[in-house]
Amino acid sequence: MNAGERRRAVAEAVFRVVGRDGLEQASLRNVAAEAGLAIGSVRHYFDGHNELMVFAMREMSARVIARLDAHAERLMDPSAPPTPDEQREIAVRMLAELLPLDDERRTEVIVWLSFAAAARTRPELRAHADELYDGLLALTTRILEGARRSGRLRPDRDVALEARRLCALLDGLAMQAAFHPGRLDADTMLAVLRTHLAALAP
Amino acid sequence: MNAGERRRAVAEAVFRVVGRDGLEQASLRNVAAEAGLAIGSVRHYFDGHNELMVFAMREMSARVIARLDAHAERLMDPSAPPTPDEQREIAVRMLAELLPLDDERRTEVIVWLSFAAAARTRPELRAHADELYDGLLALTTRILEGARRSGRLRPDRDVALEARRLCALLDGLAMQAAFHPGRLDADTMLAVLRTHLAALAP
DNA sequence: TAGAACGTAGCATGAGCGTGCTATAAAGGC
DNA sequence: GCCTTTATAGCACGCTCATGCTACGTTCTA
Repeated sequence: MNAGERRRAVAEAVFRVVGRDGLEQASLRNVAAEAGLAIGSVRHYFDGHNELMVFAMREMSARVIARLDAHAERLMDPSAPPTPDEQREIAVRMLAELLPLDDERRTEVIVWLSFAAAARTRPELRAHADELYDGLLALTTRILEGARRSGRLRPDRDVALEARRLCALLDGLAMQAAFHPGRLDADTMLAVLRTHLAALAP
Repeated sequence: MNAGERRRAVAEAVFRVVGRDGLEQASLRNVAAEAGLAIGSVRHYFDGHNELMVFAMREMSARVIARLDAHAERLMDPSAPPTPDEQREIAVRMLAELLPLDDERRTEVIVWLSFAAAARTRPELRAHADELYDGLLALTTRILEGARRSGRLRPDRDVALEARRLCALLDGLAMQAAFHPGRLDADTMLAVLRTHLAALAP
């Protein structure tokens, strides 16, 4: 296992600890134990606790972005352009990647929210957190612009404002499902998302 | 200063520390320093760190609920029943109480989100966090039912689903504004909220 | 095969934490 | 005037933590 793989394996241990016990439990000790390594080994790959956290945050966002890109490629595929109905379904699935619909994505959302919260008081995480928010806003904006071009968005809607609204809805759904599991199930989340998108159509 | 006032003063110190430095900094030492008391004094009023946190959480929610109730009274006032337009404006202001529109409410939102996140892994906070989520859902449900009764809600809308959607939107807006100050200002938040409510009208 | 680089491990230190316990002083009832 | 209660203060203990440092085996390489 080379250095890059090892770093990623340690980051996964961070995800598991944060998902199970919260960010405050993600000490070098706990992460090392979760990864099946000695504390010194983890320190061999990461300069310190801070670097590990920053790496884990970037690793997590890289995974989500990779999944989103996979959808985006299908959406933009020039060789097999999707029909408007397909476009809409792809958009739903794409946005659903950001919701905690299964255990894997639930952990992802928890990790993401934990880092976003931590970034508020930790300068080294702050820039990346803002970057991700901008990315989400850009994503929803692009989706809504695409919808407008293909006539699936009511003409009286302000795209910038609707992007904010969609963003907020997604983050809110993700947060509530992550913090109150059992009170907001996957089907309800999807129904809310579909309702929202349907309400934007002409 | 009697015991109740002192407890409330200490809780306010908790709010300030959490708002400024995050929940993880709300140790007995830091809170005592913020309140201008010795550690032993704080421990005189609270059995331990846990009890202080639970009290602070309940105190915070009690304040928000008190403000919401003030609006609710105006909404339900039988001696001066508001017109449909007034009803709508009251509803907007009521829901806006949950958004970080000024510094006071921003701190409140941060404290609230911090506790909600902490409740995920801390059993003693969990019950109250779920209770508050249920309360928010009940509030939005009641508002939407009121809107339906006075004909301000499209008949094809499912109230239960719309309540979930409104809830998520509010939480999402609050979270994004709290975590990314400067990227989501008060005016934009209000515009999003008004747009959402307007879209529900017939 | 000698030596350098790498991966793994763990100890020592100093800081911060919650909590149990004690000390001091003011207040109030008898 | 005395004694109990209450308010305030702070020390000492045991714990976990991040980090700096050292040590040791393995692997590559020249």
